[in-house]
Amino acid sequence: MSETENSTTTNFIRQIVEQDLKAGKNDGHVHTRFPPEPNGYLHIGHAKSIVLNFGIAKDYNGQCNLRFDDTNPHKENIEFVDSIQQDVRWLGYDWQDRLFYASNYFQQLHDFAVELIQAGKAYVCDLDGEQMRAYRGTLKEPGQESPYRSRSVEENLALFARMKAGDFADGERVLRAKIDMGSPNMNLRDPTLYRIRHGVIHHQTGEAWCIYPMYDYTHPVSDALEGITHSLCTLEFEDHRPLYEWVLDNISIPCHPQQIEFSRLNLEYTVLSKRKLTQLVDEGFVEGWDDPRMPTVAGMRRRGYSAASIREFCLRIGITKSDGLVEMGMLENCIREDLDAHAPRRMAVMHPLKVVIENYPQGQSESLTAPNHPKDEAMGERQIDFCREVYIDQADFREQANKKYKRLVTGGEVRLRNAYVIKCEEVMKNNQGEIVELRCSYDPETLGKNPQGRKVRGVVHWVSAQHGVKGEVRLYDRLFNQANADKVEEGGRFTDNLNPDSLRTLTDCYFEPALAEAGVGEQYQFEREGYFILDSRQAAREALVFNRIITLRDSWAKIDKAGG
RNA sequence: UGGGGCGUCGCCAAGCGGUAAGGCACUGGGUUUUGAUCCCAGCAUUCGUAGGUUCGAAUCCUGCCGCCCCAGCCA
Repeated sequence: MSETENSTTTNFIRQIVEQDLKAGKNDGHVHTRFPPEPNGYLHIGHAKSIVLNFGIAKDYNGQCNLRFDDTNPHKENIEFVDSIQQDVRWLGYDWQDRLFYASNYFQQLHDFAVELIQAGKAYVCDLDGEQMRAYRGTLKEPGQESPYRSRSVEENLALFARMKAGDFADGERVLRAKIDMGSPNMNLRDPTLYRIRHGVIHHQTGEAWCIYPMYDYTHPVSDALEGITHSLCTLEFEDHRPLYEWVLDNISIPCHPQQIEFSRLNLEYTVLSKRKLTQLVDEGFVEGWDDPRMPTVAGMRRRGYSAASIREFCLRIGITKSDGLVEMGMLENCIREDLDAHAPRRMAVMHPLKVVIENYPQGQSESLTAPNHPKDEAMGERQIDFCREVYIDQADFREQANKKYKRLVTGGEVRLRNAYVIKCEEVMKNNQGEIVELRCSYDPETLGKNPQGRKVRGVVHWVSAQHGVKGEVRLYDRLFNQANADKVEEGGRFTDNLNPDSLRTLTDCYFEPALAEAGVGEQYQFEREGYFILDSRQAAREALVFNRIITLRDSWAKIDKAGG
């Protein structure tokens, strides 16, 4: 993390932390935590939370724990536990020896529950799910008290022990907090604290428990047990805060963390809910959690986004309580900024058009030197082979065009990037009238210098037909067609918004020889095309497969579209 | 009037009673062997809205409008 990240970042949460520090609260300590449930892969919304939590710990000399909120074994598994750790590390953060699981606290959670029962603040309820819903009331009407609410402490203790011992089936009993069925806050209408789950093997505790604590009960206790000072979560938990407080106020625990909520990230043209991402994976709309089109950390890594640019993005969007929809352009700018500075330049032709340079001797070739970066000399240079036959991109030739078209036209000149100026002498077509080859001449006096007395229209990239390496390129585009991908028509599904062209594969591409040695994780700029990275899943194969990370900014596209 | 939140430029976001930061996007112009990068310039007389308090209001008060969240034995 040596890059200069926005150090002036401030937000309302940091202000609270600073005030607390100034007031000497928590003995001057700051301790945060990132608490994912291992029921899916991390996405860029989690990255926002990670950057916030670990960033605050780092900037205020504090600590940040990684804690798995693993209270619902039904949806969780070890693959997710592993991927989350890998992704947090990849993003550049270190929890040192502070890796925890809510399940580490199952015994203590149980003991505190017994405390609540003894204090008459929790009871075992026999209502089933449907009945419970009916008793809960509605948003505008108060609920009714459960007929089991007034059980004696002794009976509750005995029943809870039997729940734990496995005497009851799933759903048969539940432990509830005794708070207020008439509360306007639904979360306070005697929320469930424990439920029964048989027949699932918890990835950490195996079959040791058949009762599992709910999030609302587990979270405050876990935070307090770990000495968390500031418990940061997203806005939808705002209504849960009174319950968070209630739990800590009613058990014998000295620590009392402060819960602070911020708005979750919404990004244009993608979805950021684990439920929907899971559907995309399970229903085969994408290759997997690490599909380069996914907004997951694993997907973005495979796509070629750097950890630094994702961090930068998270800092730029800020932390507030107002919900918004962030433009893709914001992310894309962060990606490009990083890539422009660090990616070595190369040449690749994706829609090849053969060019024969008639005045270049048959059988001859020469090695040209090209810088790896136009501004950063320290990045060195590489050799490129030039010969009589080269490929240029089909988009870089038009039989005729107006003055705005700065590429090759019949009878016109153009510079081959890092090489000579060529002139189009003749256009060869097949029986269908399609252009199949260009006959050109080159000016041997134009290597490293401009021709005298005439102006060359533009510069075009190329690859030697003899020396170039053939391979595949995968062009990725936005996953959804709608900026607000969550928004669906009546009766529709969010997958209706999927972009059918989010992946296009080009198999007839030519890469300059240096790219044959490309390694996993190395990002390149294919000049005039965009940024690319070797696909990490294809790397072991013979064929070269490059993923397009992102295009270059393209002001020509606008001009061309407007009619030149 | 169920409860809880949020409304500052197209997007994100500073601002915390003293007269609207910054970034992204966009629009001009310059440099350029990438139509990239870089550089320079422009881009909110106004802060959802209507009143009120004040010498002074995006900031304080009141009403109204709009949007988001909550009725899992999910997190």
